[in-house]
Amino acid sequence: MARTPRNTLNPELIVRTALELMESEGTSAFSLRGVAAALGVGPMAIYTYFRNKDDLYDAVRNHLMGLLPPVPADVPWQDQVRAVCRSLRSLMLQHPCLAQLLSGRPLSGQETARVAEGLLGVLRAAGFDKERAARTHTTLFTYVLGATSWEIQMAAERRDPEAWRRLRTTMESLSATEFPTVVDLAPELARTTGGDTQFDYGLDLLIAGLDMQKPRAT
Amino acid sequence: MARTPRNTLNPELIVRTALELMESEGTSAFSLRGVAAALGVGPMAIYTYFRNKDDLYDAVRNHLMGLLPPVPADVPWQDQVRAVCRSLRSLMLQHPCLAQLLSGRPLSGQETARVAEGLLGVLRAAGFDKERAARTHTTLFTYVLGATSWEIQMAAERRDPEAWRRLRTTMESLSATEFPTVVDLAPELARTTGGDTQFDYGLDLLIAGLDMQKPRAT
DNA sequence: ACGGTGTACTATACACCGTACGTTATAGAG
DNA sequence: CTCTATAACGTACGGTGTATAGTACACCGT
Repeated sequence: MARTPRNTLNPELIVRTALELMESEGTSAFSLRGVAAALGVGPMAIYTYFRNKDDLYDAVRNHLMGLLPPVPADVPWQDQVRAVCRSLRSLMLQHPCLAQLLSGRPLSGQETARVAEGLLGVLRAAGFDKERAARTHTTLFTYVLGATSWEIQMAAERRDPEAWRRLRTTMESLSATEFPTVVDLAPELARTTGGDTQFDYGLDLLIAGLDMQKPRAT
Repeated sequence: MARTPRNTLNPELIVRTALELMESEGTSAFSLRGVAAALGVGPMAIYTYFRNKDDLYDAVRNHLMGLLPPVPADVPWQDQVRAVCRSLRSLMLQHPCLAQLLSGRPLSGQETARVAEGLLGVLRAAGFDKERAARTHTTLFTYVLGATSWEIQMAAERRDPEAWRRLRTTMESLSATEFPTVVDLAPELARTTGGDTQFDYGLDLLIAGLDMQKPRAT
């Protein structure tokens, strides 16, 4: 009975395999049995290192958040804010599963604190008081989360020919008398479901709002 | 063999039952077999009216979106935008499953068009050009989605004593030298994870940004 | 009144999931 | 060289969505 040798597994290896599977198979098709199989190991072997599936999810999320680059120094705070938001977005785009990991699981752990620390530090240094800094942080974070999750979902839908066809036909069958504006703006709506331009549009709105709320900064 | 009578089921009844189950059991604990049992019917009976589970999800989402109130007329466009965003948010708070239905499933169907029509109509009437109207619509929608999903998840976490304790201890164990700002702002961060004030803070930032981008309105 | 027909629901079955429990072989300590 | 802790295994249970086939009822034209 060829038993697999003794120390084939470790948490990092499992996390890496899990991440690969989520990205190739899609988050919903991901399963503990799948990652065990990919590691050439029985399903229960995972439980030596993780208490359950959610525990593994959290580990993957933490791993991904650790990849975020540090905040650039020596630029105006507006650009620092932009940089933080953009790098979170581009990490989510690179690893689409991150969107679901962030919005579907309770977050805890150091890595979440790291991104908060960066953004809050920028805001405090720019002169925001404690309350405004915290509120702004939450606002920016949830905007990035919402906008990018949406973009990822739209992109996924466009890739699935069946869903894409259904969406197109629904759009085209909309009564022009009942939904005049939607029909009129159909091309623009299709163009603004994602992309850097769309993301920056909303981000710049927020930053402009911040700027005028706190005009004595520079 | 006491067969259940012939026309006990209809789509609307199934949707209503599914919605009740999602709200009482939580979205993750929801199952086709559960709603079938609640209806006193075999699991496969659902398939007479819905092609599969996702199809039922879509129907529930459509049903909920239909509950959105119309846009108020005869007020400045800023207040109309606020009203639309707030009513979407309060619908999501009333039906927490809607957050997951919106961000986890491709959307299609008339009801999505209805909310888009309302918001786009307001923006066009306020003088936004086609492109800006579409971009603004997407920005506002994704902000509401992200902010409210986050709020719902935080509230759920606070309700689960196990997760809540873990989050508290993680927060308290953060090194004050590694995460000085987070530690310093802990009380503010705890206060700004949700609530009307937090939501309006971000919403007002966006509207302020819109206002200054388009100063010739009123 | 009656047999045929469509259909609303049932029964059975399959593949898969997460994971509780008990077992076993091996790596390292003594 | 033996002992022990533990990493990985096997088995099993209760759950899921759903494909496929079957069944009894409502309605229909005759």
